[in-house]
Amino acid sequence: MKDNNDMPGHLARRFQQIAVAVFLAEVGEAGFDLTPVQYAALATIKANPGLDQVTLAGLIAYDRTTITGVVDRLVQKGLTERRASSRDRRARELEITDAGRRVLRKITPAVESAQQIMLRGLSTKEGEDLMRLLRKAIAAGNDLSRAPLREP
Amino acid sequence: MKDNNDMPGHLARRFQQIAVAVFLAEVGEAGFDLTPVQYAALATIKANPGLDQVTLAGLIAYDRTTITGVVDRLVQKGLTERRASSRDRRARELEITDAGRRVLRKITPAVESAQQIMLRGLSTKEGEDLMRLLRKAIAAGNDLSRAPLREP
DNA sequence: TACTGATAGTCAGCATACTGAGCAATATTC
DNA sequence: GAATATTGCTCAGTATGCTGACTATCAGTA
Repeated sequence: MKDNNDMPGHLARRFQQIAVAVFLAEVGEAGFDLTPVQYAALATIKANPGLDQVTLAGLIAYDRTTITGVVDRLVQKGLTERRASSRDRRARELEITDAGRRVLRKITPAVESAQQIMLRGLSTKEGEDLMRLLRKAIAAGNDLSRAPLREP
Repeated sequence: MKDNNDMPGHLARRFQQIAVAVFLAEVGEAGFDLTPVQYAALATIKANPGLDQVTLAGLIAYDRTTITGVVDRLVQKGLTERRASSRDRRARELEITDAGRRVLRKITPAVESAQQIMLRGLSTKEGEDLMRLLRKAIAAGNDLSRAPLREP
């Protein structure tokens, strides 16, 4: 039988599992309570003030039904504001709060440290190769998931 | 700000997301209703008859609290039998059923096709490189998650 | 043998992620 | 302008995946 270690799907799952654990450990040690998903959403809201939820989901490739809960929790933590759009009453405009900006600024070292730790078994070149190959595979498979990346 | 595409954690999430979607699509088209997680568990039970849940979890790097539900569903679908161990009354011995064996046999082409599709943007060599780098990064980070791989 | 520690499994609770359905509002077409 | 299609969002349901707590059992030792 084919070994798990020859299955890219299994390797993907394992690497992601480790990536999340490392992120939570580093961020937790720095004294913050933010998941990788919440971090990406918050950073994207900061970079695109006033964007709506569907756009946010497209920019980070989250499912639109997932983003609802993520934003809920960011709002609950006081890091994001969600208000009805004036131009389109279906849409919710998202805005980062001052508290959100503070968290984002203070959390950055932990996030960057996490990205290094999850590659710690690889040389610099190997790490770059891995990211390049992942980007390439992801680009080719982008439309295969329900939540593809959508360029602005 | 650092782009998401420079974050191995984000790339890991995206690749896994696509891998799961491809797996479910291929397996679903073949007429089966089995998740990647359930597939790996079932294949591992078949290869290690009579193993207990903790051992199973270690072989595929699942958390022991996750494996409970996965085995529940395999039992519910009639693909696995779970019975108390005679030597250790805490443990549950797992056994694949004939139906499980049949499903595993028939599902293999779809699973292998899925593994190819999720690498379709890469050349053969690139695919091998990606898997090698993932294996290396995973090996170095194995103990960083709550559910590390445990060799038998 | 009684005590202590470790282990196997489960459970409650929370956070992703998806499917499929539905509602409200906007856009398009006739 | 009315009918139709599309879009933004939410919800119910299911499946991972984790934390932390708990029970039952086993193993080792005083």
